[in-house]
Amino acid sequence: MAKDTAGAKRVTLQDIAQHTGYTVNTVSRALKNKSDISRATCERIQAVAAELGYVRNVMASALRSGRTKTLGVIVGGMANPFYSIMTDELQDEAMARGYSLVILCSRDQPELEMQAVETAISRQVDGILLFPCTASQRSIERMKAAGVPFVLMSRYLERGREDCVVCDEEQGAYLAAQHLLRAGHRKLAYLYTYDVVFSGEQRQRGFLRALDEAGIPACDRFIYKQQNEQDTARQLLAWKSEGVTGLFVFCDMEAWLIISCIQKMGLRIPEDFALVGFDNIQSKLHFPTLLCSVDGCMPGVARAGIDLLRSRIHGDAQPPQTLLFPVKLVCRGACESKEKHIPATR
Amino acid sequence: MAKDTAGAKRVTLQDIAQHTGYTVNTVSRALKNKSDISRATCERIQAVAAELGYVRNVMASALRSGRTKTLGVIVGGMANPFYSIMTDELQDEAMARGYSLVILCSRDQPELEMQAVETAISRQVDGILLFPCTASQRSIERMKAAGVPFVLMSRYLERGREDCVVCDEEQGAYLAAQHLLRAGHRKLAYLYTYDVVFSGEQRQRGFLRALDEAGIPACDRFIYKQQNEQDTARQLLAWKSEGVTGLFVFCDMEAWLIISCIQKMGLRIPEDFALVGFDNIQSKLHFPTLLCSVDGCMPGVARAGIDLLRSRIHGDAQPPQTLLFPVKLVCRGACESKEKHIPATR
DNA sequence: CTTGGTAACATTAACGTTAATGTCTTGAAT
DNA sequence: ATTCAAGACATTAACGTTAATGTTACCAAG
Repeated sequence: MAKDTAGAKRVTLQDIAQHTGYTVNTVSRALKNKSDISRATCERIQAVAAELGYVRNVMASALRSGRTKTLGVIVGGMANPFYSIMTDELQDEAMARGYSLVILCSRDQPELEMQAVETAISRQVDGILLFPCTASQRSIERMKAAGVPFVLMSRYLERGREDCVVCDEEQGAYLAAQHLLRAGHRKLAYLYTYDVVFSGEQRQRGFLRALDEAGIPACDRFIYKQQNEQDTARQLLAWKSEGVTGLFVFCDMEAWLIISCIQKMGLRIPEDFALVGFDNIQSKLHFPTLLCSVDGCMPGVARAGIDLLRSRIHGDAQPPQTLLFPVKLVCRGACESKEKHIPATR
Repeated sequence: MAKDTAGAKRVTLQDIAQHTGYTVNTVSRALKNKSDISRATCERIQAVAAELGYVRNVMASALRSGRTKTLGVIVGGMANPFYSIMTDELQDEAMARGYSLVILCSRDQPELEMQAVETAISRQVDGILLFPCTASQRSIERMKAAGVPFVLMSRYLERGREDCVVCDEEQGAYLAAQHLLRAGHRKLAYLYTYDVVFSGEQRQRGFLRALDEAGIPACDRFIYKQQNEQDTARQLLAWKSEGVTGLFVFCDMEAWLIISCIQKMGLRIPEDFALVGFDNIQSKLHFPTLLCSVDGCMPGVARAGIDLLRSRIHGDAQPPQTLLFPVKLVCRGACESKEKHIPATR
């Protein structure tokens, strides 16, 4: 009767209670299939609820029960395919378990990361998945102080101090270098731009380990922190004349820039430079470039992150654990041997 | 005193009230800088709040006030850079206005879109930004029934019936075709895979309009719906021998696949085929491929979407409006004239 | 000296849900 | 017949915030 006016009032437990003659509490329990309610009553209430188009008010529920069924996800930003693909994976996992995500962006700035943590807390998320952009402990301390369970994703911090899900970055870099070595490259370089928490360090270590094993002398190893495109171009030219042919780049996104750079100089891949990146974002984003890359098993990391966080939310108080996921190298032909007659196994 | 135990209780207005001697209500008003509170009191309360690390409980606030300061965003998924970049823009706009986003993915499936709408409603979002993946009105009817303000983003539906923010797709396609024509191409094709609501139709129309104006005969126009890579490759080869040289592809992501396809066949861009895509996702995602594209002004669309939605949330009951954003063509050299001596202006 | 107004705060009552108890009926065991 | 237990539902009281009123003290105008 005259209820179809502008506002379109929401259906509440109260409404269902009136329609069925039960109390609000009984309705609440019936809709949750709790014991203490007869089968018949339960079905009748659920039928009426469906008929009236009842949707639980998550705010009220959260306020009372302390559970929002919402997880906060703090990433750098969607413009980075690593984050966007990871977010996609997290979405599916969370959805399948009845959780919604509040996605917040740190833009890789510590202050914004802090702000994102604050927002997540005020939104009463049940837990937080944080992709840290800084080694600072402020965000972590804040989450601890607020009593919000959290899991650090994809970035090494102080290992073992907090729950953490990462892929084996050191091993990934090792595989990358090995891939270049097997293709016959003997003078190799590692390029990076940002020190993303301890990932950069890990990758550099793995790179050097492979070179050690292969007996590559110090004079044939190069590590370069990029400043801008011009400098990188200059460096590449210098390497070209020095005979450096194998490049391992911190991540695929940075590798794209290197490729652009190489192409602009009129050089070619893999003839002039062989290239390996990290993250294998091409697994989901099929852009037309041949780039070898280390696959960090994003679906596995995403799933493990959600699962670990859920167990913490449900009171599992084990000591912090670090879950390390295996990596694998995906070859797309950006590292073909420059001298075809050298057997790849040597 | 012994408050630093496990749970780490949240700080509430009650706590601040006790510490300052004021009532909960006064504290609430002080923290919102409302009138009716003396300057001194206000400052003192805010200081104590900051000291105790108070964070407003958004759930409780939402329950009472009916406002969650949260917007629902329903996109296809982050694996598509169009959505991920758009989401980034929306994030910044929303954040700047004190809103959080709950991002939900339809995976371009109508049932999941419906489910996402349901989730958004149960989360009490103040409004919804929907990137429709279907022409079906079900989602729209559901949002209307729930009384949730919404704005349709980037996809034409029945024009003028709902609030809608889009870029001028027809004009964009027109510019794309014109770009190809100016580069000297006389036999042109339009390729697409999905009919994304009415966008495909719009783009096809604009494409044909440019061809009409240029007097390209029907026998020199081709429209092709892609099925799989093999068929596309076959078609490209056929076109190659027929003299088709200009390709306009529905969107950049599809254009990537075309580029891969062309490269695999040993052909080159722009020598063998000139290419224009749509969305200009390379503006944010600098991957190393020269691809001309139509820029749909994502920042503008995002901002307008949020603004329009906000005005609806705040009770603006104007008739539905469609905001049309201008587009521009971004040239990256994928369409160079195949015969260099033909002036580009002809 | 009263009246009226206002600044500055307090009181009260929700918002919709749910946890913790209460109550009553029924049937079975003693 | 009495006791007990359990099934099925009702009552009550929060969760933390805020809108709508109350209350008080103080000052100026009549």
